[in-house]
Amino acid sequence: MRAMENNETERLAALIERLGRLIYTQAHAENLLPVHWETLRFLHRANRFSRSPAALAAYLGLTKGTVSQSLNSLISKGLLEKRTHPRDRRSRQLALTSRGNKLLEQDPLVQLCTALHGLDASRRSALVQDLEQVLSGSLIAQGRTPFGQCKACRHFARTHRAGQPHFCELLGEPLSEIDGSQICQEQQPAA
Amino acid sequence: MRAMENNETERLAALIERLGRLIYTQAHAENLLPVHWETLRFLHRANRFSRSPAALAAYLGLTKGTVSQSLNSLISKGLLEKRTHPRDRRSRQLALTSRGNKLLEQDPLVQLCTALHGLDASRRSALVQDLEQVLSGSLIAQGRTPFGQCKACRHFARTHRAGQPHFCELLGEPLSEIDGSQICQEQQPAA
DNA sequence: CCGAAAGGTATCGAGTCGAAACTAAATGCT
DNA sequence: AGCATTTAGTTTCGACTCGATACCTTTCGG
Repeated sequence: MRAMENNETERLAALIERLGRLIYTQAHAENLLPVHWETLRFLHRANRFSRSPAALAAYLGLTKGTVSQSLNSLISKGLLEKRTHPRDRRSRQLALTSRGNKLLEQDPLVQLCTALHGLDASRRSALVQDLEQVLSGSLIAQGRTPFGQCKACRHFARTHRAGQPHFCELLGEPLSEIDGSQICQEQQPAA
Repeated sequence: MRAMENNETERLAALIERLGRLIYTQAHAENLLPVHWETLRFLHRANRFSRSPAALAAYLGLTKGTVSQSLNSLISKGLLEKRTHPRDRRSRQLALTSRGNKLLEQDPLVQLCTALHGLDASRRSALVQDLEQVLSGSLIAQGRTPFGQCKACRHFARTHRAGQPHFCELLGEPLSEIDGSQICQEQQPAA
């Protein structure tokens, strides 16, 4: 029943919706559009198995065609590059240029970060935990990909010898510490 | 420094951004667009002092012209009505039609609600409290209007006699219990 | 080796959105 | 009272997103 609107769950949903719009309106900075910022952030956070147009389309919930266009727009601005994948010549590898990386320092999302910084640290961790669960759950329920952190994946095999790489048991690839902290197309939350 | 990305604050910001996009992609249901759903929800939640195109534009962070267009689109779908304000003939009063109210029962945001329902109740209240503070703070920092609940406003004077209305000391108007739970253009969070 | 599946691109139309120019009504100042 | 200013809203235009569709190329599965 929406009519009551006293429900705490609904107020929470409305808050998240509203924060989403706050981000959306801020994201017109630097002559870019919201979806462009999300693309730059994605390329910054995604591991090497996920920096492709297809993964980005899955991440954003948009069609391949739409993503193809907006990537071209970013390329023409000199913010990223596209190369054919060396082993699968259908696929493209995306990478931020140095200008793209530099622009991320102007990311309007840091305004939200400073607001979040004012929260109590312990409550902030609780927040991260709760929202992560809600997000993954919702995406999976819709048949979408959660794009969680690599090291929280059921295929992630942690090494305990210092200096040795971790390992992805799905793709059979070694994983650095940084790899483990990035997000991955193939990630499935560990049980 | 974005380069590290281990920062909990940044992960939290990314989570909120991502939940925002989840809502955005869900909001193409019922042949409407995201901004249309936000408009319907706004009209459902706003008190009688705030159901105008100008308030909606402030709420959404869009220009008056843009809002004017999307309101016309909703009117032509028979979801809301627009009348000139009886006392200020520049202004328009917006109201959902019965079809608009009925459509809100199909609101795709309820999918997020069910996911949020799985959270622990005490943590959910903490979440509401924290996010409310972050949202109001950010909006005010940008010179925008927080649109908080009427009863959490510094101008809200609560009555303690049963059956008697509360009172808005800014507008000099009586306020029902429902009024107090709705959101208001003029709301300023109490100290 | 051939058909099916997967990654990407090109084109088109619908619709958002901001900017700017505009109308009309209310407010304020003298 | 009278005139400038402010406020609410509309209209038009151009840029751009986004989905749908058709298409191309490469890879995979028999």
